[in-house]
Amino acid sequence: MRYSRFFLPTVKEIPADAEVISHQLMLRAGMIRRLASGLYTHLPLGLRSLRKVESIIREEMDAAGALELLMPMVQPAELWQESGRWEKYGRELLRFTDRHDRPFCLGPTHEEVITDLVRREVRSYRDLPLVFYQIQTKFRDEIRPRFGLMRAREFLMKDAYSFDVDDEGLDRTYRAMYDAYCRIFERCGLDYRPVEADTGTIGGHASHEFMVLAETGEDSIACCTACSYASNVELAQVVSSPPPLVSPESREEARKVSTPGKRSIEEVSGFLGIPPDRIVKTLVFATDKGPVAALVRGDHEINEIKLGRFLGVEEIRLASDEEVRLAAKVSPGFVGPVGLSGVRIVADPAVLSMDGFTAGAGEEDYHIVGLVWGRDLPVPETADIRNITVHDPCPRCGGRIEIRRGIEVGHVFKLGTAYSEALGARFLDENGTEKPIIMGCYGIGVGRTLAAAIEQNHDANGIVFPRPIAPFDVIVCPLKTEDPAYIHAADDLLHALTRAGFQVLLDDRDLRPGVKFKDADLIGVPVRVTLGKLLADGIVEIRERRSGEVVMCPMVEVLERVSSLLVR
RNA sequence: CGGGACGUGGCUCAGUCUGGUAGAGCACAGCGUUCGGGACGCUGGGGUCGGAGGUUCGAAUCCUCUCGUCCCGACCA
Repeated sequence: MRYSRFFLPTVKEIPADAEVISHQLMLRAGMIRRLASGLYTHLPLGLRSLRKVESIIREEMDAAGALELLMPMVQPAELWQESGRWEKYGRELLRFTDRHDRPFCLGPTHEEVITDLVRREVRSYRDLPLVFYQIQTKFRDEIRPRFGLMRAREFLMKDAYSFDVDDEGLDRTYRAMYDAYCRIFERCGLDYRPVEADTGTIGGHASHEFMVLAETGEDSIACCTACSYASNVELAQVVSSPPPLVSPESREEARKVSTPGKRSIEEVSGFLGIPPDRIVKTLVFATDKGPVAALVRGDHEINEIKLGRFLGVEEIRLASDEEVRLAAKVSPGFVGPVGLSGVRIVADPAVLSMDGFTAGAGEEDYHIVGLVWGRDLPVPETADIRNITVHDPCPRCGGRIEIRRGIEVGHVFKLGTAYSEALGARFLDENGTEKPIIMGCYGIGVGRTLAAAIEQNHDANGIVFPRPIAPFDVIVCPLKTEDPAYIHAADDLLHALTRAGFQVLLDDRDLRPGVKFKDADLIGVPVRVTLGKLLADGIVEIRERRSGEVVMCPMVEVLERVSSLLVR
């Protein structure tokens, strides 16, 4: 490809609207352009990389026995009504009607469509197992699209769905997909971790998220430093807290203290000179089973998902100020476990080992210090309802936990029979018994994977693409374009390298060397071949983008040198 | 949806407080000099100042409404 015949609008300045580095670089390198919030055009350069990620995914899915198909993006409402998600999915589902006023939506995912297909076509256990996948545009009307391709509204996704006769079959398929995902992300040059994930409201049996480790990630992951345990913080179990303290020697009387206007743990801690881990944080939640007060230590974070699951409620959210006043008869900030009647109280185990603690008094502008469980107030029921911290042990091996940020690029999920039962996708087993098909689903954000790869592979000058997803393998830069000798030599290189199977960009623009170098670095092509002053002696320069290492090389050896750089 | 900020040539922004002829740098076109890490000089083209309404002799600037964008939060199989 000749640069002059290509379309590559690079930008020197950092776009003002781009927050994260991958977004900035994709804009600067001329890979993407924004059309509207969360909507991006993939320019030729970006598309080349995107297609490479796609190809890697396709190869590994095919190798794992999955079959590619392509489903419509527009889906009829009735399918979603059948699965119950027309009501449940919320406003992320973009709904509209056609000219006949029939309701449709843009597909954010395809469980309904694929299950509909399978229920029509599959009758017998002989037809199973099956894994279908597609690489297709999805639309989710995100509340807040951000970070370019990282969280777009319209985005390219590989989604796969598996159909098995029993749980053992699902386990095998799940494992095969899991392994394929590992190969895919390795080939994309990513530093990633498969982590245990929340199974969400679908209530499946198992789920893993594939997280690319990056500071800009939107998720927190708890990783063990000793074993291979890694889990989404949302899910990570907090196994042990120190046992409840029994009868310490000196116990002061609990007493009420004035704390005017001090609502947050931080304010109360600072005002009373009591560390946060001696204060109990009381948060009121509104649920479909009424208000619930949750107690955690002041330095801990409550985990709504865990709380909701423990309570067995469908809906849970932090209560509004109004709801708090109604339930606790005091405004938020002064709610405490004392004298809280008619409200279910759930405490984190760590709270029970606190002795002589401070909490809201249940009275405007007052807290109580020196509280003792069993003496001043009854011992509440306990459950693991908080987020894991670096001070907690690994739930698997007891090792030290660290919290890291991650970008979720893939998700594998054992669905079970939720959709096959709702939509009636059944088969007859070898005994002639009718059973629901056991399903799994498996997603990869293609654009997000590309963005994550850039997030992990860049330097001050731009992108440093791993070869498998680089838009070109080699960029050839003749520094004098008015000199026929340079042009001919560059052309020869272009053809020789192309014939050898490399994808080559020839920078034939009549520009100063500095400009060409900057652009070459920015777009991240792994190898640059420069034709400069020594060309007359048959010598060119070969430079590796990642290391910056430069070797001078006779023309005849270029192919060999370039190959060795790209293959390793 | 709550809080905050911002919309001025293609891009990054100044000008807005204190109303008075729309600016700079980059980019773009032409000419010349340059030519191994985003060169320099001269010349030139390009903007209904997001939109609508209002105040005023006069609005990018003040007021009201509206649309859009970004950030924080809430939300998120």
